[in-house]
Amino acid sequence: MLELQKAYDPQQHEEGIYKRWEDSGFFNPDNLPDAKTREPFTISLPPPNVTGTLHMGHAFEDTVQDIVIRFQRMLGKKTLWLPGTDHAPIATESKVAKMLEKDEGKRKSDLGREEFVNRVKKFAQESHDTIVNQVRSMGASVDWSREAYTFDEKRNLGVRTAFKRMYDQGLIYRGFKVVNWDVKGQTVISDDELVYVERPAKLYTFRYSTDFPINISTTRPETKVGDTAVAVHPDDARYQKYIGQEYDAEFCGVPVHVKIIADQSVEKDFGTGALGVTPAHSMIDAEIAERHGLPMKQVINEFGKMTVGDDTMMGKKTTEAREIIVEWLKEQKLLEKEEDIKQNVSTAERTGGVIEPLPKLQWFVNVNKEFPLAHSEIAGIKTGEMVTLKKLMSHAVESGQITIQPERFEKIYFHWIENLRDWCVSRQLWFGHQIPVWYKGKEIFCDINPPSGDGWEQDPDTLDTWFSSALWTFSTLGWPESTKDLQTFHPTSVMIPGYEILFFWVARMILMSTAMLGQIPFKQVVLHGMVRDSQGRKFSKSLNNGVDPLDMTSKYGTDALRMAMVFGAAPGNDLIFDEQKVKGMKHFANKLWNISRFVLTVILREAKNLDPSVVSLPQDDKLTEADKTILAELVQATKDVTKHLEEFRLHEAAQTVYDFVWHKLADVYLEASKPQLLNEATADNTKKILLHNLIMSLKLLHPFMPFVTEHIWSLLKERGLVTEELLMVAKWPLPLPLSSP
RNA sequence: GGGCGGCUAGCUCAGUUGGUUAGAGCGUCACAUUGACAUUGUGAAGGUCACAGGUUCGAUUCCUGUGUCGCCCACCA
Repeated sequence: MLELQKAYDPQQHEEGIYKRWEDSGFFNPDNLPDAKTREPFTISLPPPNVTGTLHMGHAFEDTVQDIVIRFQRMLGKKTLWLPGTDHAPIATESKVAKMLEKDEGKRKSDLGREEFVNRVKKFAQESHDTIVNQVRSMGASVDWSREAYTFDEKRNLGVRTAFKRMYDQGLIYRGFKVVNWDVKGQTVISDDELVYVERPAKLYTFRYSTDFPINISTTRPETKVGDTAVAVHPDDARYQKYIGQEYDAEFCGVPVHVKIIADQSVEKDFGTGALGVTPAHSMIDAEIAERHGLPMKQVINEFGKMTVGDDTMMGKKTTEAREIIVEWLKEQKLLEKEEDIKQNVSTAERTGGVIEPLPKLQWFVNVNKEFPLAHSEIAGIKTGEMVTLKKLMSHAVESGQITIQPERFEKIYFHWIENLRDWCVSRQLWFGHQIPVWYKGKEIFCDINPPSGDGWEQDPDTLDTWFSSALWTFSTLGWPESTKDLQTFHPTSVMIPGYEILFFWVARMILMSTAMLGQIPFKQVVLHGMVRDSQGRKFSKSLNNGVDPLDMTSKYGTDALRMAMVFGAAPGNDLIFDEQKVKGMKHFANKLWNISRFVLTVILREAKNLDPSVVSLPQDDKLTEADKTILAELVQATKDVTKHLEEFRLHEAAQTVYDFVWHKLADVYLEASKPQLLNEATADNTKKILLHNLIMSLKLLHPFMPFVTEHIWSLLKERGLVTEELLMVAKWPLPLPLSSP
């Protein structure tokens, strides 16, 4: 007789099952049966940051991708799911810097670059190990033999190669421009790393001096000592007579020379309709200054402190200088008015610090420069054709070679490209890919390897983390070498990231892959939403509302967590995390377990010689109504689940299979089978149909709940009821014709 | 300022080209049940599908507008 526990205990089996999968070698596509004839199917795992531990968002992401990969593997594809981690310089470096300050009271400069970077690497390694274990515990069937890291040797070679090639094509240049300076993080950041925060502010209206003819308005009087012009609208009748004139003034002890200019970008109706132009400390003003050839005058330094003025102002923070100037304006009776307004202040996404626009010499990717595409496999673009990076990015999606789901994000993508400015890629951080450029006097040398000879010094800056991430789909496959992996698995099949990194990552991958390889990086992008807490808030450290996925898996089982994550979660929509749902799915796993217990018990009760042919389907004319119904419903469920999975409607697939297993098979057919089993005329058929339904259900459920299904499968295998050793590589049931496995 | 999304049962959400009584999970209520499973079963209550127009034989679904919550982009200095 069977001795199966009454309840399924995930804890008891999960680790061993994952080990069996790993030991089988089937996570590696090369080891799959008939690997040579299989069609490749590839997913690159969006690499989690090595800054700590995985959160619910990662658990969600791992689940979704594993479902797709397991489904495709069972369909007979040569499935590669390539894992890795991201070195995430800003986050990782600041985390280690904080720990250093807290534990040892030291700053990173106390250690020096080399020692500090070693510390960060050590931290990253520990964090990496934690993350890898968490990915494992989610049941992710990734190919660990191909694991990559955005900051390992191979990826570093990829980064240097890409930089060098783009430099040679003029796609990367060094320029002195106003950039987003993060005073707190002491580094430049790109436009995409800005977050606008609305704050109350004061709008001051004043003039530079008593003999200056025009009032201007600003929220930042302290920057006005750096003004080199006042801009008005060309059609503004009030100021026509002043256009072209130049004035000198002594503004709070600082001499300013201001030219009145006319520019279309000025709003007549805002403030006085006249704009003080500060070319060094405003992105917009810098653009105006460029159009009019105005000089740039820097008055604030990297620490957000004043670099001009007398003792009262020099070296003061901008906020202090502001008060000093306002006080001076009041004394001089130059202040016309002071209004309370709401203002959007740009801050750094990572550090939260206020951005101080500053002119700096930095490296940029030129997105508008025309260049001949050296090699193209992109439909609609010939090898050697003149393109721009912007054009490559938009063409890949416009032409339908890459589809983005949900579709509405395609519009957002195009809009982003239209407004895209050159991408600042240099960062003043120590942990990261150092820019492969060397200087000696006025000489500049860019190559993959350092120049020979003495006296060369490498650029101290490192590259934006997204520069290396942008190469991810192909750097992980061995690029710049022309490896077999690269030929086999690139372009990848589908990319499944969160919608919040559409610009940061997805767009940049398209940029790099098309420009470097002349290939799209992936055929489909399926964006998922964010996991939020029960009140709809983001999970964050400051709110301390995090839920550890590992707590959930140990409490309810990994299968339950996985099923709960996709059940009712439509693509691209945020997901409210609810522990009750996980609990419910634990019940479902147990339900499946008990269905299996029942089926196994009735089949094995009388069977003497267990013959796998028991699985073959019975004759039509002997079927009862209940038999016919469940068989028809199974066919329908199989069809629906397959179609939903093919089209990435995982939530629908999950719902369909859940409903079939619980409410059709268990609630209806199992009950109907009881009397049928007691009747000699129908008993045999009933057993066959029960077993057939169980086997099909296990297959349909496996991508969602791999552990419990694999465990039950092993029980069937032990009794010779199925042929394949592992359900993981068993053949996906094709809806028609109804086949015996 | 521009764009997008949500608004469906008490709660969290599905609803795949417009089509008979609009679904699920959890929750609630009643009843049942010691032989797969109480981590159960049967049944019930509960929705003017935000609102107003329009198209249509027919609209939760398509169009227009309004309200409301949220997100993205721009940055008016």
